Amino acid sequence: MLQFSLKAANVRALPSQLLVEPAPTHHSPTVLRLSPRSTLFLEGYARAPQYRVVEGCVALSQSLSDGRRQIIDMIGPGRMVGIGVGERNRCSAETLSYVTLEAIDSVDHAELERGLEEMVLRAQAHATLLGRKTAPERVASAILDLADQFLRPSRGCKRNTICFNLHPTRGDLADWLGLTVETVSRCFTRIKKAGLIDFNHPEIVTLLQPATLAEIAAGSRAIDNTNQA
Amino acid sequence: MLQFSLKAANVRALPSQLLVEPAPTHHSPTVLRLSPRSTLFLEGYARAPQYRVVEGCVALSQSLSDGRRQIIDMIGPGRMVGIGVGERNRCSAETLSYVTLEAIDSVDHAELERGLEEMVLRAQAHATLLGRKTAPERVASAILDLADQFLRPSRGCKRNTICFNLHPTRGDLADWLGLTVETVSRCFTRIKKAGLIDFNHPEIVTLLQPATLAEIAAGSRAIDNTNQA
DNA sequence: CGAGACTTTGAAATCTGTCAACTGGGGTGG
DNA sequence: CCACCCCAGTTGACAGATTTCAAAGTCTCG
Repeated sequence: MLQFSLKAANVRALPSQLLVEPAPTHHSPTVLRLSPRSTLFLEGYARAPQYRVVEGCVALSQSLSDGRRQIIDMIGPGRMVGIGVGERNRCSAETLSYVTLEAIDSVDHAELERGLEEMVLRAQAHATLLGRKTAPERVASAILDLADQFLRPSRGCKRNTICFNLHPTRGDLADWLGLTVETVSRCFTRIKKAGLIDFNHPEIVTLLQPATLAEIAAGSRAIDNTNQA
Repeated sequence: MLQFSLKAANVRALPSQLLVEPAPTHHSPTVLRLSPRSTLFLEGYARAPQYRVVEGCVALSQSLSDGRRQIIDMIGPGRMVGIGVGERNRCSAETLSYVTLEAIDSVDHAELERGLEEMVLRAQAHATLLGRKTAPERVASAILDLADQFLRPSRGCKRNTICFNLHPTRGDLADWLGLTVETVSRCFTRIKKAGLIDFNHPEIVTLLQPATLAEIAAGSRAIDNTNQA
């Protein structure tokens, strides 16, 4: 759709943002800071450079010719981006929040293999989600996954509760979970009404009953709309 | 569901078959021959040994607690089994045909990484299939994938046509494609009636119009029931 | 205050799943 | 050798979950 020539450390944004400042150089590794909705690399283009996510959320996605989009993975702090994408990238990478990246120069075999194995395991678990879970189960799984990856920054709104920032929009979640925006929204309200999570602002979610949520995510329990517990 | 202790080179079958003969030793690598519906390793157990498929079809699958099953990947000749399964296997491996395996002793880094990347790429493509493709598109994709992996043995029933053995049953395909047996069957007959494939015995399929099938698989074209072309 | 993007909610449409019956081939046993 | 059984596959009718279409509400930002 757009002509693009991406080379290492030469990142461009798709919509209008292009925020690539080398950032204060404390030590050796090159650090990038990207604003939300920046494109790290595009499907079909020359192999992407490799980064490690320091902070924020990156989405990997594939698209069908008619525009249908599938988000393959959500990548949070600590994980690698740009591995397992094939020679000509088989997917695009887009930031869903302000993101801090660290360029990876030396690719340790052991580390690369761990990263690749993690990609495989996550992709396989996601395939099971997409192929066999119901909409509420998918949403419950997504909430727990994101909570796990993005817990740190804003945890503990109140004692005993887990509160975190949901970077992807409902639309992003839909593309990740193989659903539509409306279905995702409906599932969120159902889960909220069941007393399992809470949110006023749709991006800031509090986990009230993570254990029950996990049971639903695993398919071993249905949502009952009998609030409370 | 069953108590199992699988150790390297100690393979057991689930139903009743257990056919593990060391096979004629031409040279060094250990060769295994398994009958259909043998279990290579099970989800949740100690890390599986690694093999290369010489001939036949192996399915990797995950199961939800209530029995829902998702086949993650179909593995044919030349590919590796037992990589990217995590410490405690996150998936089971089952043979869908008579299978010849070659034990892998030396794990070359480059080779392992290629194998892992292939697993990632296939899993991601499959996630897009599961999340965003319609039933006919999924079945078309599956036929082409399997044709590509299993073409060799019985190719060329007639000149110009591609004919191959479809190892997975309709049920296996359903679990792979996130559908039901009935839907898979209906899609096969639709694709057959559209003149894109042919089969008398449900396991032996002839590709009549691979190009059209590819367009359908990619989502850039719908099935028209106006036979012929 | 208004524009636009995102979210939520409702009602109708549709694809796929569920249930059920029928078919055909392979294997077993008389 | 033939009858019978069993399982995979096919087909039809119906139900249900999710999508589609439509509209209103909310929040941010200029």
